[in-house]
Amino acid sequence: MASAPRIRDVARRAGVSTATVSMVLNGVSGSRVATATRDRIQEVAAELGYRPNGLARSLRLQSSATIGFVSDEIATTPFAGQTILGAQECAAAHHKLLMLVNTGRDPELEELEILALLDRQVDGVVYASMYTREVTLPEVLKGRPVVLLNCFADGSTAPAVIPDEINAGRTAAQVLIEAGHRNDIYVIGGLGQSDEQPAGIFAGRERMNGIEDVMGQVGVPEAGLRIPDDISVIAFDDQDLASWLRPKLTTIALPHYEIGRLAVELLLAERMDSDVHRVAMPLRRRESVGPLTAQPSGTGPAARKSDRRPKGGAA
Amino acid sequence: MASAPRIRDVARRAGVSTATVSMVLNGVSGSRVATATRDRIQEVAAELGYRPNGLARSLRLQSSATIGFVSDEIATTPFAGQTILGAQECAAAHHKLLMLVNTGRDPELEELEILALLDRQVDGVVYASMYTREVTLPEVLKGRPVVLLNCFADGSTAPAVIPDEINAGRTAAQVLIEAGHRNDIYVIGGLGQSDEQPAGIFAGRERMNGIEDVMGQVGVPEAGLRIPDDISVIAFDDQDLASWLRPKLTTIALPHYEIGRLAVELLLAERMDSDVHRVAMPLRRRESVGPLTAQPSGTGPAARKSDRRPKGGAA
DNA sequence: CTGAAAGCGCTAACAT
DNA sequence: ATGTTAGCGCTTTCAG
Repeated sequence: MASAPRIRDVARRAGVSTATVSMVLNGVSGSRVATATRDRIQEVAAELGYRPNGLARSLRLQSSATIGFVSDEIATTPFAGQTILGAQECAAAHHKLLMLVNTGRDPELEELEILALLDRQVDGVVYASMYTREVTLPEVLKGRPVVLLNCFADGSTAPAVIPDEINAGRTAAQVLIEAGHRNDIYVIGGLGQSDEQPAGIFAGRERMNGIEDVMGQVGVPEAGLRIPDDISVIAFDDQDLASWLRPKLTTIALPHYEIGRLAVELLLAERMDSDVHRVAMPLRRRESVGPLTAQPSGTGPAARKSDRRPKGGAA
Repeated sequence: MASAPRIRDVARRAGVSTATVSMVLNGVSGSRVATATRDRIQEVAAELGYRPNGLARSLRLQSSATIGFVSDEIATTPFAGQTILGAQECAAAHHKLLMLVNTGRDPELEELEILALLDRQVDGVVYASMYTREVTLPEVLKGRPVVLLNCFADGSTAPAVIPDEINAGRTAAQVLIEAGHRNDIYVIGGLGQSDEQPAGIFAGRERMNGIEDVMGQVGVPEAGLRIPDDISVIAFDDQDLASWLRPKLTTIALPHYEIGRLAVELLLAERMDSDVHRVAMPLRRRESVGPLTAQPSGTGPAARKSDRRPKGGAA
């Protein structure tokens, strides 16, 4: 098989100039090319299996039709895939390709990777964090089209896309309250930091704010109760575990796909805003929240047990 | 901020030609450039923050330093992230960037996405399936540098990278046998197809082959036993659930990272082979396999219960 | 209605 | 030891 045909091969074979081929194939509006010529060009192009060289095209057009996606931890969370998928599909819908890069939270590596992206003339970059947190935008990215995904940056004007944790917290509280619960609500996690929850991550805090916003009071837990007969449970993140448990766990899911999609959407928008976009976190109703049964046992005063993150990650 | 400096800006400022700048910055070996000139060029380049335009470079060099990664389902399995990470890090180590594309198992979309990749002159493509299976290599990919990841293609000469399921099956069997088990071994899953296991996926079958290879016989299950005191359990895939369970589940993990890494490694190798590379599947010893205790109860004849895939995915 | 030619930014032969 | 020049493959004025 000979090497790929160039535009000049098509031109030669169709007996026209490369300029004409270019116009026809790109459907340039203002061009009045004879229908016969046009048809012949299309035909020859198809016959030869001609495909324009994107590199040459990009160089000429000063646009690579490519988007950089830089992420701190592609693999550590099982959700990352959804986010990348959202970004990729949106990019594809806009005839862009996604260039993926992973920094592992190493600032030096991060700069290198971002430069590699910029060198290739990406049209913009999505700066993604896998856990919701505050970041400082790398110097090399300043003044360029950037969308923050799942994070905030202090002085940056780049738009940010993050899950609407606060409203999710409200929803969680409401679900319990609607089921009749008033007392004996035991809130686990949400504050503080630990090995598993590095500094700057604020999802838990925001959820807690939302929960407290709706809850009038919190009670103390009781042991030895059945779910959802005696006690209801609602959690965050909708990990696979949630639907494996018996009874199945009612949770509020992270909108990973939508976050990725929206980030790219914003990147490609005509006018870039610098807003913070809070994406709704969907409630997955399952079996762990039941209606309140008889004797409410106000065993004690309001108490909140915090800073305990059970493996499996609730709030 | 003015637009990015070109090589000619550096040349002008350093009082030399663009050719000299190019040679110095690319460290061309055969070039005898005066040390003073060299230093001045480096200095000016740094001062201006000059970065070569990758598009122009690629066009000239006929190589984009870019690899296409086409995957059927980026997001559906929590493991995909690991595979992508492996591929990305290996690409980065070779100064290549990964262009990610998702086809959702739609052949038309697949062709479109692959063409988008080829148009951008990717140096090669990794064709990845998220479940181990047989595929037919898309026509457009034939005759190009391709590595199959987690799949086989019939008539293709492309190398394939897949988990070594058969040996993993052997390992699983050995672990149990080493613990003293001979009877009462209950093998679940592994054969047939279902909604969750589309046609062509052969991981389960291969695992079973490996298990049967080592096991002399299989027994029947008993109910109401404790793990690992009365009964040992070993499973495949090492999903998060495995370490959440109590006792923690001993499993054989999928080598996702290594698979992704190796695929890119092969793609970038000098001489491309057309071998099938079986990557070892690591054993994660946890708590669910215990030593055999007293009375072995040969409750019945050998029997294998198949075609049952418990949610949570064992073999 | 179509062709010639310039140029996107870079590298590598070939001159000097 | 450095400069000149010819492209890489494409799009787009500007002439005709």
